[in-house]
Amino acid sequence: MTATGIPGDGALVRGKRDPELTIGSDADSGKICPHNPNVSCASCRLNELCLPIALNKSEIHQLDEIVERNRPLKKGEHLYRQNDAFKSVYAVRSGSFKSYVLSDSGQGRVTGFFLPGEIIGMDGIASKHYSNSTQSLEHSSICEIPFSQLEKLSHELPNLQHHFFAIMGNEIAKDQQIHTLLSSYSAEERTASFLLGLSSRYARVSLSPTRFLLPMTRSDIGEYLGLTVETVSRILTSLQKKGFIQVNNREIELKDIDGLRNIVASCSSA
Amino acid sequence: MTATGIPGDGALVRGKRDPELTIGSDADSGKICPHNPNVSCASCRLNELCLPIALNKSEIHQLDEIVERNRPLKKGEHLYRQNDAFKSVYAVRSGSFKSYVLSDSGQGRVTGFFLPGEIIGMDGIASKHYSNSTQSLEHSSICEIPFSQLEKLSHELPNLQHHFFAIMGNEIAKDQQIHTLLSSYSAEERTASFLLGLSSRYARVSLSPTRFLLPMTRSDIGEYLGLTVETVSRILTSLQKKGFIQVNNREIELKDIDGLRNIVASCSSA
DNA sequence: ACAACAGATTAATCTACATCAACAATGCTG
DNA sequence: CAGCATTGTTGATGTAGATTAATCTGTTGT
Repeated sequence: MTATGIPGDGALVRGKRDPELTIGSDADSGKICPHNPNVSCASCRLNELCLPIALNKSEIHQLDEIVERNRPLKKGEHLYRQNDAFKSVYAVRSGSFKSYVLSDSGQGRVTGFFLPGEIIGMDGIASKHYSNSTQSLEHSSICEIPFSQLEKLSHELPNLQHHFFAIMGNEIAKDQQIHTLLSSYSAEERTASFLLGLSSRYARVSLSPTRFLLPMTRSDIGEYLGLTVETVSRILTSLQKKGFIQVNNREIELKDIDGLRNIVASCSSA
Repeated sequence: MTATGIPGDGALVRGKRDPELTIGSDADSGKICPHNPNVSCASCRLNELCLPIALNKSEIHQLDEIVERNRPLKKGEHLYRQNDAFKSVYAVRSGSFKSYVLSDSGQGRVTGFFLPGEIIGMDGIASKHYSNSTQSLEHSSICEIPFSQLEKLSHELPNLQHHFFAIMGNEIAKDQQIHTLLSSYSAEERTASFLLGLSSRYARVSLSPTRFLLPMTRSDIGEYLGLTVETVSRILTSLQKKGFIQVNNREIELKDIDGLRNIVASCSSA
């Protein structure tokens, strides 16, 4: 009764997926494989929103020189682990990642999710050690940018310095929004806000803002939002019953974005 | 029954305060007024932990050139308000500040506290607008660093660029710790962690890590930690009853730091 | 195709903290 | 220093979401 049939339903979930719903986690069409390690920044589809933004051609070329395009990571592989020596920041090229810390009990708390075009690892810059572990949520590929070289290049290219300050500033502003979210939003408000956040991040990489696959489990979402799995599940079902969204396992459709915005905006007003 | 008499009690609370407890909010001794706008970075008591760290003499001199030392702020004055155009970051010279955002209802949520030697305003770097309002909690003084000039100077001084990356990275790491705190700690764990955090920040500026005045209200603490005033008050009383701390209004004494650490460390283990 | 398992849902009960309410202490202000 | 506003404490009650537990669904490996 929860799972209402959507046309093309099964095909989306098993086997090869609707190409619009995922960022090429299976390179079924042999043409441009998004995991291809030989894409330069200049030709990368994400260069309008990743590090190269605001750089001119020759600058992008210099950046290209220091970027290491490693082999793709399988689902569940670690990019780095908590307390590893900090060496690089990473740009997601395809797929998705989660960062988490482990409590003494071994139970994890998720601190962030990363989608294509986003930068991972800046938490290690100050202490020279990563303060969390980061793991891929699906088959993913990554650009590694050794930080010492990024610093050196930033020194030579004011545009890059400016942009990297902006990227870090953005991370700080985003973290503070989450602080507010966690300290004052209800479970429903948190969940609505989370979905809207994903929506606009998917839109940024030219994917549908209203229809996407969640790369993470309910449990991941719960740990991230400070809720239990059960609550996340209940809230999703309830948002569906109210007609705001359509849920089918990992597949999400936002049917009333303004309605969701209202849920978030109404936080403790009155 | 809550307020146990501490020797020198009243004197601490009203009139001029124990010089060790506060960072010279009243320059009773005319010698070196901490609010004095004529202190250069080179002679500033905080230069080992503020922006000048890792700079050599001539570099500090160059930094000095761009720092604006404004008049001191009275208690409650705003440094900037949410949505103001971003122009500068600020270093706290004396006193303390809080950042907060307003919900639609007009009710605020505190996003951060700032003590001497700490940098304020980095949340505005990316969007070019401050994402929160920041207000002094007591008579305070500030160094204003126009960001465009800081960027230009960072470009010339690799040490400064490196250090500012580190300052921003530190802010990111700190914000993620708070994420974990808010998403999984109990009220008592949050409060203990908050007190320990203040303690080490006071230690950083050579003040007592075991005995200090809270510059903020219980309500500020509650908004910051995602708790109500009542809960904060109750937890403080209960920590006192258990012998971990001694509370007298804004005056706090940590009597069992290891005990407090245990409270925090024990988070959801077992 | 089937076993085995991780992930997701749903329901019943419990509890940490919020909410509501009254009051006490503190500190400004004229 | 009298009076009012702000801040802090304490107690009684309510509730959002945790906990516990059972069941269901989808995926993986053989």
